[in-house]
Amino acid sequence: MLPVARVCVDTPLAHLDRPFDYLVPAELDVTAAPGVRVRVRFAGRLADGWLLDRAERSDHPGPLAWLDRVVSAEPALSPQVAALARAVADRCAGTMSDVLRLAVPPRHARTEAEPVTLVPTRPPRPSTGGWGRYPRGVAFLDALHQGRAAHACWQALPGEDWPARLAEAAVTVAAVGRGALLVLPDHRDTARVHAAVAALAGPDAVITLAAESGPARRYRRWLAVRRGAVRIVVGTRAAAFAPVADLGLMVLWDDGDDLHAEPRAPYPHSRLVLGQRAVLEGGALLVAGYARTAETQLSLDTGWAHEIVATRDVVRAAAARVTAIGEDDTQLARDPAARAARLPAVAFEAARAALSRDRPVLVQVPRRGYVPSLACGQCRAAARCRRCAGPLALRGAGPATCRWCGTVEAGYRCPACGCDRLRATVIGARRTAEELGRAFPGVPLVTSGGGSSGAPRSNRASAGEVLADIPPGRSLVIATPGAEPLARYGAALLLDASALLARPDLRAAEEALRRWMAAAAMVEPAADGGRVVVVAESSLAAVQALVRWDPAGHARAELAARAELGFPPSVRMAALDGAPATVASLGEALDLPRGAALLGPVPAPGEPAGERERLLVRVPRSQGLALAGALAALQAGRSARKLPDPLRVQLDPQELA
DNA sequence: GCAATGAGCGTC
DNA sequence: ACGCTCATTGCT
Repeated sequence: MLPVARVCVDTPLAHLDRPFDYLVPAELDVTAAPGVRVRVRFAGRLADGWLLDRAERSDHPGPLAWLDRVVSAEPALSPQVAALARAVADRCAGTMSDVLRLAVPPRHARTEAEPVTLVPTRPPRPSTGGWGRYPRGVAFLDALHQGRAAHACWQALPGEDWPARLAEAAVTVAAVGRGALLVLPDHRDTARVHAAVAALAGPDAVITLAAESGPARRYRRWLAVRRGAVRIVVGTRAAAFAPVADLGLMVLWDDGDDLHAEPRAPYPHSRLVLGQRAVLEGGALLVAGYARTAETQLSLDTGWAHEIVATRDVVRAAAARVTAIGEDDTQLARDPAARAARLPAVAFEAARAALSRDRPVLVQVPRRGYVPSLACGQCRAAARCRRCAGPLALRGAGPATCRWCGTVEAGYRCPACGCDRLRATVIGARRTAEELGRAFPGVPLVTSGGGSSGAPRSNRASAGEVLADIPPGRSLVIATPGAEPLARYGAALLLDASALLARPDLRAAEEALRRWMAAAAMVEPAADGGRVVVVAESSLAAVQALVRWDPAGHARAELAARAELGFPPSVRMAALDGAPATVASLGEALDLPRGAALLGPVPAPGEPAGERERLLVRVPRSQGLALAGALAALQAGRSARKLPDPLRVQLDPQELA
């Protein structure tokens, strides 16, 4: 065979992020195939690596070293996943070996020795009836059946059995002998979709990839996918890299959930991974959810994807009646216990009516946690810097200061209503379950999620305290966002909603609407008496979008607003976090693309002031890849010069306060 | 003028 | 962390 092996060496050094050539000794000639794990002598010591390719000759001018060992003959890394890892690294200013560590689970030798007994099933094509409520839904499934690489964005109707719809799409693809990959934010959603596919195509037609199942089981399932034993794969964000053969469909459910953002370098989002895969491998892509993100809206505006949405009257028939009640003009319930719980009369009545119909009532409360920020004293719009549109915040006793560029704002005037007063907002003024329980004596009270405070990066409840479902009949269910037990509720009360909206985060409105819709979608239609009460100013755009159940309209307005302010996804941004001296020196070290603007430095989010700082770089979208290239070159220069203190580079960071 | 020694750098 | 290059130093 070809005498040279091209190897991706696992090294943390950014300037060595390229293949290295080795000679293949005769005894390894057969096993040294593309995709196998190898050990090589690298800079005097043995290092792990991936054999990417065999070649006739090397461009390396010096002598080549010999391949030390083939760790395993299993070609775990498929050519498609190798190309995907390279593309993701290039877009995130990261290294290929960092991406491969996210993409391929650790090897488990004993598991590798076991034979795979499954054979891929070819289920019959399912009915597309469930998609009939959406004008372009059936056409999308027809496109899947014909093997076309359609890109679509689907807004599920309230009450939709979306796991069943996604299962129908996946099985449609499996029915023509191709693969499907479904990526969901958490294990609960993954289990629901797994069950829906199994119900439609049998238990052997689908496999779930999840980190929590332990190394042996995890690797066994992953190998079954790699060896082509199963065509439909579901899982959380790491599954976006799953080596599904002949990928016909990729699905991303609820792309606004921050669990889709990888917390390890180089921080790729599932949306980016699947989007790159669609480009490289050519499968169909469906981005789906009740709500719609600005990023997804952009993919519609550019014509990359088309939308699958129900008509207005179908939406109206499916949705509960939504009432918004402002916090200030709240008319508190007359009932003394409800008054004590600060429950508005409208909310109290909606809950009472649902309970009298023997239906459960969902009460969504935000997670505890305090983030002081500033909003307009009158209309509650988030107060933003006039120079860079970053969020204003109070630092100590001083005047309002921009958290991005550090500009001190002396004479603030709200651009929306002209008011010159600012007010501090605080999230997490959570009413206790006991208080609400007293307002409805005799009604079973259950809580789900979010008991403790201090979630490091996600505001959802931690696992273990989340209830999957509840007993039938009347009950009062207090849940934090994402932890709502599965049920058909008679009413939902969304408390502290305005606090959720006033968070000093770019995505606060989008995120609030996403959470409200997830809860409101579990409520019966208005015709059956279903009611949703949201405690927030009805003039706010996100509240109106909930009342009218208009996720598309909100996403359009959100994207337009971000374009106006120069925020992602209308532009590309990079966050560079490091020690103050490191960040201060970046200006001259950076060779930035045209149209780049620097913001800051400011204190890095979640860090004590003065410890670590953040520099933001903003470029037009067309320069995104060039920006990533410039930042990769920056990191390469730093690692080549052996600079000790690390610099974190994050493209389009999820957290942009 | 040239060998011996050590720091620095690339890493196939 | 090995082994190479190149600069410095000290000796003939």
